[in-house]
Amino acid sequence: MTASHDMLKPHNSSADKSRVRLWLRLLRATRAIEGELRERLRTTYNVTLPRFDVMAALYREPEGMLMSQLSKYLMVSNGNVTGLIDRLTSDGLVQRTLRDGDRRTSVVLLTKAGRENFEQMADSHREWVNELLSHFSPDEAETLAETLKVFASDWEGEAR
Amino acid sequence: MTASHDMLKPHNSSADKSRVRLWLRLLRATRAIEGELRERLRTTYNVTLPRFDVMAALYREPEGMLMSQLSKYLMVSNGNVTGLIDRLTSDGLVQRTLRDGDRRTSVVLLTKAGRENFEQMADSHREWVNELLSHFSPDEAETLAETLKVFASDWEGEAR
DNA sequence: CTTAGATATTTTATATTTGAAATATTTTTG
DNA sequence: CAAAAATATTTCAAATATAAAATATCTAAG
Repeated sequence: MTASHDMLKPHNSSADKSRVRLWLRLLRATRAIEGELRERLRTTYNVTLPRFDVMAALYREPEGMLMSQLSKYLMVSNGNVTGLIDRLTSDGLVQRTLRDGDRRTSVVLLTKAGRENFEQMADSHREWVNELLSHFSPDEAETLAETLKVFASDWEGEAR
Repeated sequence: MTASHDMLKPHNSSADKSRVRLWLRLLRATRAIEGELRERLRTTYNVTLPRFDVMAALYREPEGMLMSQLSKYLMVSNGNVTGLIDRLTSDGLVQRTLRDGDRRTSVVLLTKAGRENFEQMADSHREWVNELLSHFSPDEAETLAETLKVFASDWEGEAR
């Protein structure tokens, strides 16, 4: 299934290594930033990163999202989303509604409290990301984002 | 602490957006690749991604690592490492030793079985990463890795 | 209509993860 | 030395996460 066969060359390890190195850097950079954002969200707003992610996803969709859409968009399992929404619901930040003719599905959306709560956090979040990525100029950021778009969308779910 | 003050401009949102967009792309790309690797490690070798990460870290250090070094290198909490090492130990892939004069510390290293196990997986892992990042030429990968190195190292622990 | 299959979500069992507190040990200070 | 501070790890409770199984509902074929 791979793009290259190894009949002529048993190992093309020089090419191999650069992509592996890129992957490790990508992973470490992302983890470092994610950890810093997690910490700041916790100390400043007493919210976990997964909760913030869910609220961010829902904020973009005023009509709400299906559980399965959330799961695909956030790239986490169905069961995970169930638990997160359960807890967010019991905190009054999110609600399930049964607007469809389809009783299997439930549309999830932010409550008024949830929207207001998220809007506060979103401002800080934007500032933090700008601070943490300040090594990139806006132009560099655009370029790099465009580069990453290409290959990320290969596995991404449509999410809407 | 931030590089810019907002006395003249209350919001510099155009610059803001490009970095946030970059962050979201970075996050989604990483999650997509991570998810694919997780899936392949599970179906092919019946191993979880966190376990693979621990073994990869230990493989690079034949002398072994302290729990705290592992924790810093992998950017996860101490308690997390304890649990992972507990389970890897009971599977015979890892062992704790008390080589120091310091009885607080325990040096963790791969067993023979652990090394052999990891070597098998590492080959596949390298191929998978190359496949998943095949959109990048080796040169592009080098360049991008260098770019990411700069800002990741701001928060990275030294790890050795 | 009725059953087989498809779809959406929840439940379950287990593993991972965090952050705080507890424990154990070493180092430093008076 | 003895007490205090620092360091390294484990324990603990709660939240997050996965994958598989169970449940509920819808759709389609006959």
